Amino acid sequence: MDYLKGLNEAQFEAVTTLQGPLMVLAGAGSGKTRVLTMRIAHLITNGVDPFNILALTFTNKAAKEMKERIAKVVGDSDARSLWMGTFHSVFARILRSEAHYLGFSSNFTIYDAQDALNVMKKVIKDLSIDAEVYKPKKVLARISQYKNNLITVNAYFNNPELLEADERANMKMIGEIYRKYVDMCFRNGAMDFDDLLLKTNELLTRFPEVLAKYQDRFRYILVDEYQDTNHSQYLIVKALASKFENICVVGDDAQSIYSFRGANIYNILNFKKDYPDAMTVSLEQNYRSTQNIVDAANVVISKNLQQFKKNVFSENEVGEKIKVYRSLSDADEANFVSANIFELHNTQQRKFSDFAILYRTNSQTRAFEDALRKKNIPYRVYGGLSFYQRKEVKDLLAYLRILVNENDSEALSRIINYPARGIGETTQNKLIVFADSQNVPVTQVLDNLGFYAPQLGLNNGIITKLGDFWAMIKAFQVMLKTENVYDVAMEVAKRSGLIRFLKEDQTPEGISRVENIQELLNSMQGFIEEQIQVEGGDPSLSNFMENIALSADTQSNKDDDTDKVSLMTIHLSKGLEFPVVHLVGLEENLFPSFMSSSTREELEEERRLFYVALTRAEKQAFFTYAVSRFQWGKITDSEPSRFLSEVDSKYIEFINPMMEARFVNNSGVNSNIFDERPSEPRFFKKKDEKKTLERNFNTPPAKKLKPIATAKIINPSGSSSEDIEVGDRVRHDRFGVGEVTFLDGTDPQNIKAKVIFANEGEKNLILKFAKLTKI
DNA sequence: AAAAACATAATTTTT
DNA sequence: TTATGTTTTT
Repeated sequence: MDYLKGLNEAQFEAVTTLQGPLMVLAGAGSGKTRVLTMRIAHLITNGVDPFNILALTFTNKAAKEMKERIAKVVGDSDARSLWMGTFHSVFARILRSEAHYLGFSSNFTIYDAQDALNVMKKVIKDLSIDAEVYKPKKVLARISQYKNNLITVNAYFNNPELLEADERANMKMIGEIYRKYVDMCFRNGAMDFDDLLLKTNELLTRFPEVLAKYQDRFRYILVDEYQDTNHSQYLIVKALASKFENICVVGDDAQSIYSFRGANIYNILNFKKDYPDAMTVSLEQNYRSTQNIVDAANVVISKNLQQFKKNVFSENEVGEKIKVYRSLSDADEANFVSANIFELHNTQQRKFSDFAILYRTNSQTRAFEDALRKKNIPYRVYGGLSFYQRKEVKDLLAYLRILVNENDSEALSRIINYPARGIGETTQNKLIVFADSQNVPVTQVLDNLGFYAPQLGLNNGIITKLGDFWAMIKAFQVMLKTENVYDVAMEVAKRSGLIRFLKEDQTPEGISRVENIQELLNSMQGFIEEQIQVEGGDPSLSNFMENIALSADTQSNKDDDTDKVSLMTIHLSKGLEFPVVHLVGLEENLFPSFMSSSTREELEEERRLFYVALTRAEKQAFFTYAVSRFQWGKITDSEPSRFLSEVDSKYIEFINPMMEARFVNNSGVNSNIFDERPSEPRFFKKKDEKKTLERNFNTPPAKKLKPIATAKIINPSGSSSEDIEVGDRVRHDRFGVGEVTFLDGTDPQNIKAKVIFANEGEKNLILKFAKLTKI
């Protein structure tokens, strides 16, 4: 029992108490994952069949990591037969095998957010409802709430309070929309994310024999991140656990950051009420971070009213203070961070993979990508536009979806005329209207085109095109029976004309689209190999589709475990740790987000988010904020985040020297420090990133522009230059040859030139970026 | 029916 | 700024 060594008292108790309900309150960095994995290992060594263990996590990443760690202790084969995964993936799997109970086919499609949005748009259009009042996204969010609280369409209409509330909100059509949306999903043979949980609940409540089956199978249940479960998930767990009550939930109320999607913090706060005999173990020692970091995080989180009392502490070194950097712009902020990473990499022998840049919103990534690229620092962006959300990838996937589930009209409308094959909107509408009038699925019309053709009111040319298209799909389907996923997908990509169409576009974006298709095909091959190796693996197309529908964190699996800086949102960083963390964009209205600053509850969640971010750091943490940043196409001034002022000043240290002096004089943060806001447009503030970190940023504001006669061409790296003056003939990479007619600006870094090009006409260029060469 | 031109809305976080 | 949607042109 090697694995039990080195656990502290609380951890030992959490690992070895196998019977009965158990709640583990695990502070940040207290070895939660370790406890969970050891506990599972302990269950198995004590004779529990892995097949009877269900472990639920929140992200695929967490599931994967835990599985690997368990495999190290108990061996591959036992680890594999565990039921471990996200709520969504585990229950999707169960729903597939029990789908017939609910009138679904086992090959139902899983709709991601984008698919759901498309369906919703269609619903609103079909009902001739004003999409300005009923914004599809908003309506979808509302329906999502209902689903997560198990309010079905019928329940909705039977609930006067809800009806009234929606009526008051000027949303009285919500019910109708809800009904139609659910209906459309059903007819498409599709479930959205919320359905996976809702339908599981339905399955377990309506069919006692199914409930009994899974209760008996899952004799030991473990739930990670319990504070982030929503009502729907809570009920599933409760139902499954009610027979044996061997349920272990692990969580930290201070890290609850998903209430926006229905997470209910009371699930963890009320665990004791559900299971009066429950044992509680608190893990309070943080092994991850320095004392300074832990203490600073504690101070901030203590501002929240709603929480368990906990005493998280660290016995590690005190460590360095948190460094705060005030920047002038988003670009400046990014340059600081990349310069800082560069320096620490060189002076402290830190690997690039030791660094994380954490931000509140995905849109903040761009500046950092630019800055890191400039310094040739390798990085990887997590989340954001995931690979599988790219248009070209979704297009090819839509073809494959149709092969698995013909009724998926969402996929059908995506590809029926893409690449263009002369089946336009009018034709498609006629098809749909006709199918509806006959009360049959569109696919049935296509299946029997010869029979229906006379009634369709389409000319023979179009009928032939439709027939060809559908014959092609049918041929793919036949092929799928004998050939493997990769070969079929390759054939689809070729025969559909998708690749040919994409190859016509020789712009860099076009080329990368082709590469993405290639990448998707490669990942299929990888998938097949993986599934074949595993005993009981399933290399089918539907299994592949399910895997990608439920994983947002998939890039492409190649460039793994290399030495790269990690860029991600704070939400994504949960559960991870990094020696050095840069927490950026600490500004009011950005973090805390302007969308979440109105109520105390919302603000407390933002604060927990801050807590999560800071406690990712092991050794060093840096905070940065910008005095103004470029967003919505405009420069917006911003004030430092309130969270900055909530960190006790004894834990932090300003990097900008002037700031430090002022900060010490003023322990509050609303001092004049933050008042000096630049009033000049952005390009006056661009600066040379070669200067040292300590430079002071009170660059003299650029005054009124005066025309000037000569200027230097400065390339973006700030080096080599060449004199240029009005009248010179110059060459531009894209615009070709032209003549300089006007020069503008005083700051040598920001000269603008007016150039008349032979082919392109007059352009205003900023010399720094334009890369002109004199000829 | 397809492409191009034009207009306008949007950026919170994820399974 | 970008992404998306709508209208106009070919």
